[in-house]
Amino acid sequence: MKMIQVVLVDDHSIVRDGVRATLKDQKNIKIIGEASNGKDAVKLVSELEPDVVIMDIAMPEMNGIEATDLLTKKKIQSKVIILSMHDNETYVLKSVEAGAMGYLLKDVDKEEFVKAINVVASGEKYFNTTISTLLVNGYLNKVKQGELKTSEDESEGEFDLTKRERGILKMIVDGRNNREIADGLGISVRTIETHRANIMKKLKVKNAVELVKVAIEEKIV
Amino acid sequence: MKMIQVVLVDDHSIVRDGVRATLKDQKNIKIIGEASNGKDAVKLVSELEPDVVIMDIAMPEMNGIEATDLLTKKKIQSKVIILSMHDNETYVLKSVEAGAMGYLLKDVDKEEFVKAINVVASGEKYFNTTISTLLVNGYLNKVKQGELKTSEDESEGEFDLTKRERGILKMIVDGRNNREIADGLGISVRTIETHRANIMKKLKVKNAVELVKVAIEEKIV
DNA sequence: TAAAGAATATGTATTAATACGTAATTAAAA
DNA sequence: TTTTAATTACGTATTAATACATATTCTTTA
Repeated sequence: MKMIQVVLVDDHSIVRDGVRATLKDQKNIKIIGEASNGKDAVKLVSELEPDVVIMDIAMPEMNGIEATDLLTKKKIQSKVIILSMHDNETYVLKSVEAGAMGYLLKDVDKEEFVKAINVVASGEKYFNTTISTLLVNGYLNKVKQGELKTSEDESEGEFDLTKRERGILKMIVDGRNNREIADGLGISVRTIETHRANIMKKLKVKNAVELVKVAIEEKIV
Repeated sequence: MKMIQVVLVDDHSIVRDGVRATLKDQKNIKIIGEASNGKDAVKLVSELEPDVVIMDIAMPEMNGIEATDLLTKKKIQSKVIILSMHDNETYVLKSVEAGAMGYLLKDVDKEEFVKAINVVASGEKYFNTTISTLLVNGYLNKVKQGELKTSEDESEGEFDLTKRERGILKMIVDGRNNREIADGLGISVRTIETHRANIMKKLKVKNAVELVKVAIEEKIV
């Protein structure tokens, strides 16, 4: 069984002590170096090229996500597992964007920690079930807000426009002038102007530019 | 230890047999009913109100996501775990939106299956690490596409507009007429008209409506 | 320093758009 | 069937916008 070389990056020595204690009796995992900020981590990892880097996020000089990003950009082959107390979706997603292969919370149990290191060292991503719940809940929050927004947009989008008005507004937004719209509908240009004036009054705008912007923003058309 | 009552929903009896065999020696889990399509599932679950529903997605009459959605809407307290062969992000997200509390793939091992049922029965969501990776990869794909789109937008947004032209375009998009723009800049209305004509020529539009739309769509302003 | 690009401005002409107001006809709702 | 809402249209008046063209001055670049 191949020895997995690990570099440990955290600004709190207590955490580093804890991780060291956790891994000390793993036959195939060896901590070969430590750093306490992102900047030193990049330097150290570039030199040592460990298999796995255990990286905290919140650190002085350069945070763990930035350090991960830099390592990714320098094409260092070491695989980063973020070990963080930050349990929110944004940190997870930013980390994976930066190139992290795993994300664990600091309350992870020893067994899963070891498993994560082994999985990631083998080239697979590892995110435990807590992370799934984070991502799913984050998504549901977005949908909820999206739904609220959608309903608001729809109710605000009404604006008391008649069916005809709505149709004419659509053609205006298409970039057609009054002449073109009238010809298309087989009615008088004067009628189009009237509708146009009525629409602008209802939407409380003073010219075509504002009209188009409101129509698009409020999803009227 | 409370007995967890489970209803099993899958159109393939082989799968139902498999699940039954898997759970048969669990002291605290009991299958109290089975259905082979979404419609029957909703009816059965509404009557029996099990703690947990193991639900497939692809089924005749009504699929598992729709059935889950219906159960959620009827405020049935049973918690749904989706057991599916579909390993893509969309199904996961649609399931959780519909109210599912867990999502497992059909290759899940017995131990984890039992764990998921227990976790979900206790009111927590359960998604294993494979689902996490799915969600993360799905996000990365979106970012990748988003990045490509962004660069295209930015390069197309140039359009050879001078600094002055860009500033005037911004004010046009703000909804200000030529008079207002001229007064604000302390120059002639005739100059604004000239700039305006030049901008429209460069952007290949024929009126203000198209101008605004292009400016917004191409993120010029 | 010369050349090129950007900014400013004007002339001539046309019409499209906006504002304010009134009214008849048709369609939908009560 | 009556009432209400929507659609269609016009009169009067003003000006804002668009099109096409030319030219000077100022700023930046080579």
